[in-house]
Amino acid sequence: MVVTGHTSSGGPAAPQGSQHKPASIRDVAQAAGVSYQTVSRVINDHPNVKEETRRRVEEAIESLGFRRNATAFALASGVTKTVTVLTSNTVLYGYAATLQGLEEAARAAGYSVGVRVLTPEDDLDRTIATAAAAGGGLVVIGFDRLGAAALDRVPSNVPCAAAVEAPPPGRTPPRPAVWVDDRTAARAATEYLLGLGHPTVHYVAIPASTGSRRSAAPRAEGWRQALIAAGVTPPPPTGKGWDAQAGYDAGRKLAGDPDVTAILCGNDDLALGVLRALHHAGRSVPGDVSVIGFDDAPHSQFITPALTTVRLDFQGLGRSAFGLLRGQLESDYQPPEPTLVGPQLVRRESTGSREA
Amino acid sequence: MVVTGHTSSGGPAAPQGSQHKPASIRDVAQAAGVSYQTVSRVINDHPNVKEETRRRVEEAIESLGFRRNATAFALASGVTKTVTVLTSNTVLYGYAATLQGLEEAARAAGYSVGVRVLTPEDDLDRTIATAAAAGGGLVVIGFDRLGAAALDRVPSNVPCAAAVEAPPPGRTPPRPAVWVDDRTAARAATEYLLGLGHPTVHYVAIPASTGSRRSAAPRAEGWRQALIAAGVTPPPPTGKGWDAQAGYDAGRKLAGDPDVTAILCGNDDLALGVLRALHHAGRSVPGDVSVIGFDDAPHSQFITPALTTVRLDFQGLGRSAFGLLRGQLESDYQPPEPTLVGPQLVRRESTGSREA
DNA sequence: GCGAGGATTGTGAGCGGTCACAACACGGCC
DNA sequence: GGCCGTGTTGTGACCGCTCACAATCCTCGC
Repeated sequence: MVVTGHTSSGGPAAPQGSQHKPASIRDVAQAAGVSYQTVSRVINDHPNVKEETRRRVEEAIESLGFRRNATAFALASGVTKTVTVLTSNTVLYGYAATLQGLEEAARAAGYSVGVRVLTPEDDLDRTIATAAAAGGGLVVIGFDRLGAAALDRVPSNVPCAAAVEAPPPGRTPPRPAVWVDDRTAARAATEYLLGLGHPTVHYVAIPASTGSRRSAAPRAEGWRQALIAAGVTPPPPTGKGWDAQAGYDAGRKLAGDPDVTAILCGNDDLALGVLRALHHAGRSVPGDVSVIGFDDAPHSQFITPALTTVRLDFQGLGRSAFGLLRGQLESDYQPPEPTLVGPQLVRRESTGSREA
Repeated sequence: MVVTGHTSSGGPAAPQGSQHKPASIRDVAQAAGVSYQTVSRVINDHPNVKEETRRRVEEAIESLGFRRNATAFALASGVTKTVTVLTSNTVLYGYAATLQGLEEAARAAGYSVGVRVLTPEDDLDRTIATAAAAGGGLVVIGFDRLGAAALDRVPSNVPCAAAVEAPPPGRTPPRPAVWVDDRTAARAATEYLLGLGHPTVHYVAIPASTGSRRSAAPRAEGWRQALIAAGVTPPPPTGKGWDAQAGYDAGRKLAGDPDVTAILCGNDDLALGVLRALHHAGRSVPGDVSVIGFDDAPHSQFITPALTTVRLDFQGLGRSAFGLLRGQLESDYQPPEPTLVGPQLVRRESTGSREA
């Protein structure tokens, strides 16, 4: 079945009813019988405007349907209420949710938000420069390698904040940033599994956001720490990718090993793939194997078995990142301490005690 | 387990290395010993500039790190290479994927993209005016009521294109728009189910994008037509929502009725919820009941049973919508005929013949 | 050797706002 | 009545770029 898409041109070629160009501040001034500066005062509500004058101007504004030209305002004032989000992905749950939270906060503050997707193909510096040229500030989503690289290259004179996977180890971060403590969360999840009686926990990793630094990926790190603290040698992590396919691939290998009874996954998509692989291999969840995801994507509670996972407050992350940026843009704005809901282990059906 | 989020301020309070304000066209002119207009000519590559002059100017541009100020350019030229997407959602798969396709096309064409989320709370007209004030054009994602309403209210003098659920019945649409023929797709999916031997097919609907118009929702319409053509009286559609929870709620009711053996869902999330409800009711899929989704979200093939669904080319939809807008913005750009991949029924594990 | 005409370059104005400052009005004070 | 301070309004310049047009330079043909 192939049915093609359709287009409609939108009626007869654009007779365009009212093609008047929009009223300017001077048009309003003329209509109200005042100078353009007075109009400017009214729209910025300066205190010193006689009440009656103000009323006249406001009427003129109303009747002409005047709206201040954002471009001209930006040029003259140097203020651009704009955030551009740099991200390598817009569809994956973590990214999309962060973006959503950010957009909401930005909208509430009267900012408009732009999105610019990062790809390995195009020149990072050029991309950043273009985004920065829009005025306003940047928020970089640095969950992955590409985003982290972009963050490193933002020129120091452009306002910028970031949502990252983890703080850069040791050195003070180059930029204001927010993150959730998923190292601790991963550790707790692993301990939970251990507490259930599983002799060890295997880890299906998401790609690291930093180079090959040892101390990198916090989720992996938390998992490792928990195992070591329990006196267990961490098995080699697997996984190479973000999506369910990658999870499936990793899961196939793990499923073949009868000693594998507990698997922690770097995100819910991976977990979904793992679940699938386990199913194909005839191993039951949670009977034979327990699986934990990460992120708590909306559908995770509806799959069968419902996925035990770590809920992360991506929306809050996006909101906070915006606040951090706003703090740089508006001198009199003091960003609130980020109030993220902490990571939370959501126990559902994919985990169970080891029936030894 | 509650672990809080973290922030880092980004080192000592912004010593801001090179706080020079960026070079302007006149700075470059001075450095190159020419007039600012010549610089303007170079950056717009006008033909009549002596080769040697051009070279000198280019060197000056390079050494000063000049980049044309986008705001000033927009103000002076009246050209804003900007698309603002109006959408009520950014996370649901159909929306996110459309946005993704659009962003990609826009980026390739040198446009920057803005996103503005529509909510029932804030004033539609004001929102639209704000978005339009950014210059550039609008693309409205009109899959739902809110989006469709927004589309209707975009003033006729602002360039705008739309991705919609279906063409407005009868009357020529107010705006250039793209859509996929999901009516036909729904019909084919229903016929497939009927062909499998199911006496009837139940439908779990997504919320309609138009008012209470009879001819509205194309997916529902296709389903209805297929049933009627087969001489079956369509059972009342259920469902009120977009997400898995809504699917689950609808699914519970359906699961209780032993006569229900085939269910078509308005999207994959609903299908997921339905699957879950069926599972809870102890009815097997596809043994007892067959389920078909709509959209083919990335995870649908990894759930168990893998979901039979209708794949829709949202990315193509986004790309085409952008093309349509671009056609209005650039007089010499002729948008290509949209080349969407047609809807396609992807048969997986959630459907099977009726074992009568 | 000189004028025509195209190639090159420069000047002025303006996009639609803002800022800084000057000008004018008014009332109260001595 | 003159002076001052405050409230109110208007003028000029400018943000960084584009447009339209004028000015200058060449090169060519006769």
